[in-house]
Amino acid sequence: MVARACYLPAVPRTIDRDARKAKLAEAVWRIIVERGIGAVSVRSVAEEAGVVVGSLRHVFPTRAELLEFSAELMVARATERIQATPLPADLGEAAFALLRHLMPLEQESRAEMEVYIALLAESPALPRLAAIRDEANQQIAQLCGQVVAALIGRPLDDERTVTETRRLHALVDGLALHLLVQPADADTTWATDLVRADIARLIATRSPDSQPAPSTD
Amino acid sequence: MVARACYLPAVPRTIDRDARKAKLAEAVWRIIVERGIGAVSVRSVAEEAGVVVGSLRHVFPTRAELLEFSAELMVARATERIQATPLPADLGEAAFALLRHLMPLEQESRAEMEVYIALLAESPALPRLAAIRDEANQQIAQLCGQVVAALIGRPLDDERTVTETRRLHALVDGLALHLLVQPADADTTWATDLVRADIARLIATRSPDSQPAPSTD
DNA sequence: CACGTGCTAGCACGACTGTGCCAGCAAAGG
DNA sequence: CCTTTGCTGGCACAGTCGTGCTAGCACGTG
Repeated sequence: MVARACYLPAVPRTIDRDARKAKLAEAVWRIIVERGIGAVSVRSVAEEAGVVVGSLRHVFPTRAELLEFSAELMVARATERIQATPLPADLGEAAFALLRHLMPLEQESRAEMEVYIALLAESPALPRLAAIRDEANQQIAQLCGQVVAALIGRPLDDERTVTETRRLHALVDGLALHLLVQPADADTTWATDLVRADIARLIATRSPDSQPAPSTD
Repeated sequence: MVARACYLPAVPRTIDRDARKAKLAEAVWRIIVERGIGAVSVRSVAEEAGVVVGSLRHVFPTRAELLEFSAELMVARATERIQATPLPADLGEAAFALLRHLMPLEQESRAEMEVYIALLAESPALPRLAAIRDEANQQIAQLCGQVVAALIGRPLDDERTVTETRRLHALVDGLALHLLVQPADADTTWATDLVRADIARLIATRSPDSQPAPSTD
């Protein structure tokens, strides 16, 4: 992951490699969103990022590495955005604050979702992408699990927690899909209302004698 | 659509155009499933279908037409399979019999789902695909609507019907997504159980004075 | 200053792409 | 029989693809 600091001895290193990689990954995202995964080539990405192909290939020697890093960075960005969510004191509001990040409600998360779909579509060709997809999926499932456990006041490994987690995860991902295929500027309250309703339903079935702490970070 | 019978006068017409088109579309599906949308080219499809490029292009002059027809046929196949579903007398069982076709539980519906994802990923490049995607989506939404209306015994335009339809649609599509990203031979009962549970929940809230007829065809 | 290295810019190659075009074939109509 | 027509098989072209390779530039370090 890091392996950068051990290079200190004597090197020019003018540019910030990580910033460059991020810039290229973002160019990949833009092309996926605007022109589809089929339009992603080393040349189109280099042009979109404003660098020449040689520079791109200095950082990503092969196209596969470029795509894999782009997918990984997308997952990382989403993860850190969720972890940085300020949690309201109210349990239901805290749950919603977390879950709303799993749906394409803003332009940024819309792009992430679109990249995720492209990742699905290309995973037969680039098997590494399947692993990244699974990792992203598992992280979302874990988040849903913690939210559900906190809402219904039962442990993570409780049978009902597991079932409700799967249901909530499916609901959120299904809504995400439907939000993605509607115009970006269309109304989204119908989806957020459904999530809020499900949160309320889960709270309503809360075990009376349960630990009050959410502990969903 | 048809415009075939008006050709009677005098033509050889040795092959069945529609069968040929279907064979090519199925080749497209296989390549999407096995190698990803990026591997779909006129040459790869022709080889997969066992014809030469010239023959493919005699039926589909351009690659876009090939992809659009493949997507349309996928939607049509799914639609006719659902319409051909025998409906059990029991309301809940009938609902499940319909809804199970919306999830990739068998190899065939798995392929359809995979094609649908590829369709999503490529729709920025081929705008016609976006229309097909919307049409498929609307058909599924309609089916969910009829199922929900029958289950809760309220009219289609009832407010609660609309809300529950959206929820059921999201649940089913989310489960479909999760079933797709798990191995084809993995257990699927967890997903079908969730659908059955939701059907039971909807029936439980059924209005007491409602028309008993499902009328979901 | 000169040296070494990170980086850029670009050429070159072979493979592959979609599509235009045409020669040849088999079969149905006259 | 011959002609017409649907279809096959394939060549060709221009463009794009990923990637190997190299010459030159800019800059941190000695």
